Amino acid sequence: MTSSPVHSPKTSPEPNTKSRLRLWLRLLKLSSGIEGELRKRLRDAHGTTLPRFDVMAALYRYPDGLKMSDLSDHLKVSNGNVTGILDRLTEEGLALRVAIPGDRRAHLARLTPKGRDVFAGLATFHENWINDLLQGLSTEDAETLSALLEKALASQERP
Amino acid sequence: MTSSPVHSPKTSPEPNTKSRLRLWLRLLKLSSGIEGELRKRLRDAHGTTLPRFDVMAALYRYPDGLKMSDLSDHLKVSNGNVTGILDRLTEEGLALRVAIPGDRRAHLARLTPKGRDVFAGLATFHENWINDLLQGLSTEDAETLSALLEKALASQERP
DNA sequence: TCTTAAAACTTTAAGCTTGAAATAAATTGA
DNA sequence: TCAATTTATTTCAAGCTTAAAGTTTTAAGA
Repeated sequence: MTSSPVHSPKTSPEPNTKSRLRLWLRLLKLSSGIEGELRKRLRDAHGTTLPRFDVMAALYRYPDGLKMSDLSDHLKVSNGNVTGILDRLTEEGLALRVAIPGDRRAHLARLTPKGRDVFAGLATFHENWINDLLQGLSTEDAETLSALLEKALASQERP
Repeated sequence: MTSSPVHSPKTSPEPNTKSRLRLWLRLLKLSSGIEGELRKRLRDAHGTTLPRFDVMAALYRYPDGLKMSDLSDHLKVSNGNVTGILDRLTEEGLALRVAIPGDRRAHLARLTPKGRDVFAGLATFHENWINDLLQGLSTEDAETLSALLEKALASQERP
């Protein structure tokens, strides 16, 4: 006999629910804590924002550029959103839009050389910040946690 | 001899960094995935938003009301932010500001009876949604994950 | 008392975010 | 060909978010 309910749990509001809710609250607290700290550091020490960093990160991985729609798919944000962020990066001389020969509707978004330099610098800071902020976990803990998150994600992706 | 670096790791960029970075990316993906789904459901099925839900949740726990500043402390958002959200909840008849006898600067934010009803309904949906979205994890997995997150949070809170 | 400082909020400016509407270009099919 | 549809993107309105500036009220100190 196990400690979990064996008979129909209809009569009690399954305790699973509460334990998953608590899990969610912790997950949210940790990730928004880290996210807030990243925003703060990007702003205070580098005069930029997390959305700009995210767009630059995506473009950095595709040196030949990405169509606006691919960029928004990649980042899971709306089309209109990326338009605005790229406009601002462009004003700052960090990105630009390149025409596509065969198709006058679309453009490729791309980092400028300056954009690539700036991002490379930011990325190093970013990586160290994350490492800092997760120092509370041993490498082994980090691996365990990572694996469990992956498990949760897997079920997430095909509902 | 262990598998971890014993001598000075100066020469190689410690692999910890990479494993914690991967952890962070998964953490972020899972929590923003769930958060996005919650936003969508609150919007589509109940015509409300996550920030409104969060404010109502805080007020629900304090039936006598909360000062605006306590509310923003509680939610870890700025003062001005809460002002706007409470204004909208007030327009909808879900919340109100109550004068404090001794102090004409401050107000207590409070849910109206209608606000309490509405939130009670939302809370039930919310709890079930979370349970749904984390079905990929067994109760045991959820407990393990929860414990590891707590560990990470503990080191977070006193840097 | 009465000036100064602190506390509690609100307002503002700038940016992020979304979904919906609008625009423009390419493709399809009669 | 050319009308209708699809694709790619931008624009727009509304709301969220912050930091900084502004307002009003209270508290403290000379």
